[in-house]
Amino acid sequence: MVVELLKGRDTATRLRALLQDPRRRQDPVSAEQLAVEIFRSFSESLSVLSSCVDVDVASAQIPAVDSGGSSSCSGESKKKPAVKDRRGCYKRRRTADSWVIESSTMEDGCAWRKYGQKVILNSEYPRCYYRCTHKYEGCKATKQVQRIKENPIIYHTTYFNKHTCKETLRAPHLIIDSDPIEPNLISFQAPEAQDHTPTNPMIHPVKQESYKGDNLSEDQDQDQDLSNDQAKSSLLQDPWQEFMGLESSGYKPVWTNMIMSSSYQEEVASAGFHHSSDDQSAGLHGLDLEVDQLSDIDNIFPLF
DNA sequence: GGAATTTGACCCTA
DNA sequence: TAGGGTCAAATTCC
Repeated sequence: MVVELLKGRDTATRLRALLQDPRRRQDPVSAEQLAVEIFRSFSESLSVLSSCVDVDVASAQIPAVDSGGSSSCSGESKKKPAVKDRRGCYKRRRTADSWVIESSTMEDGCAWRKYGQKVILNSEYPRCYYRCTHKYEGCKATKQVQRIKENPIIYHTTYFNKHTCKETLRAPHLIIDSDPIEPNLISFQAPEAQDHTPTNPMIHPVKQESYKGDNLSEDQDQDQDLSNDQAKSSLLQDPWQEFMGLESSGYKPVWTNMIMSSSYQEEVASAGFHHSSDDQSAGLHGLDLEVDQLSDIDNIFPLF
């Protein structure tokens, strides 16, 4: 497994070099070939891993959904006996159709209706509950949004169920920070470039497109105006756009650190990758992602 | 007036 | 039994 991972890292380094240097676009080995090789390495590694250990990936890798800070689960559970441990620890069961995104905006291009808000224990900010506006047409998509105590500009959004409504599914605003490397993320960075710590604050300056403007403060709107320009400029020079065949018009998701799982990956992939262009050298950070479920790996790169 | 949001109450889960 | 998730009436917004 280690060998495969090292191969994958090496290939990722080559891919980054290729993307950073336009002169190398003529290289006989294409970016796509390299990406396929990376994918193969990770698939092989995960295959080895899953055959050797009993991995509860979903529960082991997802950070506390309650992002309001100290969780009563993690903190007090060690001190108190069994039954009381569960109190305050209730979490909706993670199903195959749930995934988590941390973003500087609540927007994701879909139409949601808020149906509830709750104060969450040990969380500074309330959790908001949204469902698809087409619920009564049978769409079961819902999401929960909560601001993070340590970094209130970040919205921790948990999605449940895919949209089944007819409304065109547009890719969400995947604001994935290009800097901090979460300990539970697979990073494509070369080791010498990994000078980050998990405690680095996440900065998410890029947002795109306004939709109906609901749930946004004036400050957020201003941020959005600024970010739209950034997003536009990034789209013009992003090698990922070329690589993934992203259309030059329309929706422009931007990736920073993201945690996602399940079938959502295919939606993301179908919309095309995009990473912040503020620093092209940030390279493949945009590929940082958490493998939430081993079985989902095939969905991450459905194009291959 | 219809759509969206708020919020207290109720239900479910651990 | 407490906390989280959802419902639905009341309220607000457009």
